Amino acid sequence: MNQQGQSGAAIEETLRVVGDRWSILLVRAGLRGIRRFDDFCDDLGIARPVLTERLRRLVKFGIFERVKYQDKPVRYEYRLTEAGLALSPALVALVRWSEEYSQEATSETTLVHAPCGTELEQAFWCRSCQTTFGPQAVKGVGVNGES
Amino acid sequence: MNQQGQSGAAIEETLRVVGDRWSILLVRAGLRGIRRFDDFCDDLGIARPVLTERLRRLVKFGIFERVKYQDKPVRYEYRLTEAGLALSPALVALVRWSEEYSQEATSETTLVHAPCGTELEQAFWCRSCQTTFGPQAVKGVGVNGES
DNA sequence: AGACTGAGTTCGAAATCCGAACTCAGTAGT
DNA sequence: ACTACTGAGTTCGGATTTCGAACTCAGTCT
Repeated sequence: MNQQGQSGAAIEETLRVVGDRWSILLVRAGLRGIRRFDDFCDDLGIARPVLTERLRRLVKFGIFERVKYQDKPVRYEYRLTEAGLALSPALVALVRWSEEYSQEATSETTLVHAPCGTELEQAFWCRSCQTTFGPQAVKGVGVNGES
Repeated sequence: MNQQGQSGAAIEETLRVVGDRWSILLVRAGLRGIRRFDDFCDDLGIARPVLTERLRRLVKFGIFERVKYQDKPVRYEYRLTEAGLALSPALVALVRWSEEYSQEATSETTLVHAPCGTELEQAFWCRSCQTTFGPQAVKGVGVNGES
């Protein structure tokens, strides 16, 4: 479907999983502690059939897991896996971006450092320079950026 | 459309802009130096009408800008704005995630620290603790996580 | 004139999305 | 035993979005 050569196949595939309007929101809801079908539904306002399909896909790709939490009427809930949790950097980056560049910034401290409760800061870390830095210093490889 | 209270309105709006299968890919292509309509088209394999609509929206939200680069036959190209560039942390986070959790990881070093050329590391930085840490130590606020 | 380039538009067919109503198993109340 | 309720879905028809392929339109090249 595309001729990107070798690089970037992975992110393409990833975006085919989480690159729709709902999946990231579902992960965020998961981080906020939501687990039950109806709660996802009410919280996000997503249509039920879409939620069904989306959760199934996220489970299939190991981002959520479907866990039985009750037997009498057998009932399942959805929990973030380790892989799902690992999406939080991307989420934080998006939240940060929203807060900085969106007009409706309602900055509410969505995510914090668990040990101390302080709001997150995000940065890049360069192993060889031993420094953190912002997105300005990032570039693609093999690309000579000019104007 | 949803009852999320106050928090998270911003990211919702953001995802309505970049939360589809193509927008992030377009930003990535932009970072890789792609600027022309046909090049986006060939590179991503996106359908032309969709590309038209998507670019228009990204321009409208200040992520790309439409720049005339030639007069004779008047011709435009699309460049990332500062806001667009600022999406790179999210992008890097996704690339990192892809590389770690996707089966088809073709790890090719997509983004580097401009000054030194070293591959990016990503982390959170906690102002009060003065430490960097990974996603395991992140939690949502107002959520008492248990099993 | 005829072929080519680059940025789009137009088209009809196919896939997705939506809200609303329904299912199905078990529980609680009367 | 009858009714109402809960929670996790499924089924429905209609609206929206996506797709590939072909077309437009201005200007250039040969």
